[in-house]
Amino acid sequence: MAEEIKVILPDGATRSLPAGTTGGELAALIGRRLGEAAIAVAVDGELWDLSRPLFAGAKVRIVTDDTDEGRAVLRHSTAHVMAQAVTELWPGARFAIGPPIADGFYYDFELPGGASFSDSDLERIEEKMRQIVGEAQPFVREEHTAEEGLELFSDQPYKKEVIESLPAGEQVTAYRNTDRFVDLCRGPHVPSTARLGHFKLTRVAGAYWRGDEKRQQLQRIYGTAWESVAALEAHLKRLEEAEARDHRRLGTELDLFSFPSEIGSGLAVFHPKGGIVRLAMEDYSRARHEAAGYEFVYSPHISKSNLFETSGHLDWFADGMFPPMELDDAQRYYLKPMNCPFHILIFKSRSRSYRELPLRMFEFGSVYRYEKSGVVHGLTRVRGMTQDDAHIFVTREQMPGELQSTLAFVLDLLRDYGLEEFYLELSTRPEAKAVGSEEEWAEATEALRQAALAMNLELVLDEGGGAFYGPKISVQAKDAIGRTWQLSTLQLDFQMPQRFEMEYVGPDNARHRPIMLHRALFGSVERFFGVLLEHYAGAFPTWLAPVQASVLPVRDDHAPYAAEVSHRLSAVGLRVETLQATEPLGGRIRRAKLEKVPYVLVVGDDDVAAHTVGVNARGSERPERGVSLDELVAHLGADAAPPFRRSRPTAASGAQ
RNA sequence: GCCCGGGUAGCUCAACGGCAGAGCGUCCGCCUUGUAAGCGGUUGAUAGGGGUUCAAUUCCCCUCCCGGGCUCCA
Repeated sequence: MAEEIKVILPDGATRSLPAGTTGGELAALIGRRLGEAAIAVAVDGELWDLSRPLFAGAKVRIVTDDTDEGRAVLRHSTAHVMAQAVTELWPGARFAIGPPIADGFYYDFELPGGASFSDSDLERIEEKMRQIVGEAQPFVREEHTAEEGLELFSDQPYKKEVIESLPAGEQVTAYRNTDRFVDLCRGPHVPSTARLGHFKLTRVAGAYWRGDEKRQQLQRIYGTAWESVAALEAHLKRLEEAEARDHRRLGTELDLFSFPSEIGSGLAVFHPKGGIVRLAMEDYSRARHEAAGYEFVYSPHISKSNLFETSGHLDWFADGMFPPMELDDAQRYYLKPMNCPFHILIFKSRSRSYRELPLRMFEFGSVYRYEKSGVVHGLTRVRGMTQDDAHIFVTREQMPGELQSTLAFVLDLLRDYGLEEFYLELSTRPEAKAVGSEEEWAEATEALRQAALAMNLELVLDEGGGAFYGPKISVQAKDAIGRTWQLSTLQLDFQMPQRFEMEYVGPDNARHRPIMLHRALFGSVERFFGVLLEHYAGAFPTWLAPVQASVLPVRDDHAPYAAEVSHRLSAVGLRVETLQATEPLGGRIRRAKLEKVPYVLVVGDDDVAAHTVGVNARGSERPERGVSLDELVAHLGADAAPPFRRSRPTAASGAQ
């Protein structure tokens, strides 16, 4: 009789097995299908290869290939196969790291003679990979001492560096695929390359060794890999969908905005259709801010250098600023990267009483930032943008309440723009560098935490992630296809009030320093515009849509009635266009639909006679004939109203 | 900034180193139309600069602009 061991399964049951039984064998014993789907085994929470023998008392969980954990294993193994393919195609290639990432994997290489990959190489590499998969090479785990590892990878400097960075005395592991390829790796891996095959190499890129731009730049290849053809295809489909709602593409298709190269990188112009959307966005924001007790200020785009010396921007933000303009008297002027110093000067324009606080100054402020040329991206990363910026000056006692009401206001407003799902991130004191006392930080961080908790949302801690001048909360929003965007930030600032020696007179008739809160909801109007455009895939809700209704007379002689319909709708505030009968109805409907107009209204003989309209609403299956004009005007008038007039009788319940 | 790829008409895309083309759009006619493409015509482009060549959209260099990426750490 062979010796027996007992292992514990996830449901708490124990199972007796012959000593030496591996995770893979256990999976097959539990069930044939589980045995086939198994890709690794979690032993006491640690992922193991299926081929490793289990030990007595182990808590064992079989990991299948259709889970995130399982896919990470097969992606990691696919990365090894890619590395083998590359080393066979480019003898002497050095390889660095090749981890699984969300939806795929990458591997970094340094090719002999400083060569680099081009897109056309991907096909060759894929072909080689398929060959390796076809060979059903086993992944064999080996354990070595660090010294043996250094010897084994003597011609692989990146691997050696990894080994040298490990704690002294630690064992290293390697995985061998036949005698042609061995890679330093923690594992685990699939038992054989035959388990792989549903992959696609997606792009080549440069990447710095260990992400450090001072170090060697390597050649990175990204790929994706899945447990089945169906899963791979579903993934590629999702990518297509995301591409179809890319705001840069929709911006061109819907004639909303563009980036004329004559102007410069990262500098957008909004066309009339985009302009009206933006106007609607901004008007609503203004109305809500006004109702919430904000005051409106305006400030110029440029300033003498001394302002940014006082604010500290030239010390810690100079890299993000455009170079200065030199004037005749050797005075230097800068484009402003932030609005705060200007608002502070408004605060300081006269003495302030505690009775004026909280003082909330709002501005759609244009700022300019010198983003590195490689990072500008559509509307989401630009060099010139408009922040929906406000600075709130409060007493220390007012801070907790103001934070909470501001956060409530922010979330309420974002919901009005149609975003539904959020989580919050709290960034705390960076240990290395921070101004202000420990007590100040603790108090402010706690106030932020309490405000966040009051929102009943998931709160993620970003330990040490705050700026040196204060902690912050950022609002992360999920869009219609599940992507998260960092939007609003609420930032406390201990630095500026000090640097500018801001003061107010308290009830004790003594001078006190106010606390300053920076906050933006959209982040920038441009970026938020892009986020909403992607969120709605171009189909803005009626109140934001550039054209809210298109009126289509069937024949020329219906034009007078079409004009009446148009006038009635305009009178209740709708943006209406009329497509005259210069081409057949089908073509005009198609054009209006492609422009994602919420209501396409067709009027013909029946409608003229009965004072009705044919309504083809966006998203509905069938058009509705014979809707009375009065009814239509009432319905569309309500649908086109901004959210707070519609659903919020106590409009601005936000900040008190 | 750095690596890879790219820039042809308003848009989407063609064109061995040898006359730069199509569809959509624009504009003009005709058609007079009931729920996602009527017909005909018209207009319109090689990002900018330099080089190689008898000849450059095509090959080389520079500038500008765009796209992907630049630690989810063996």
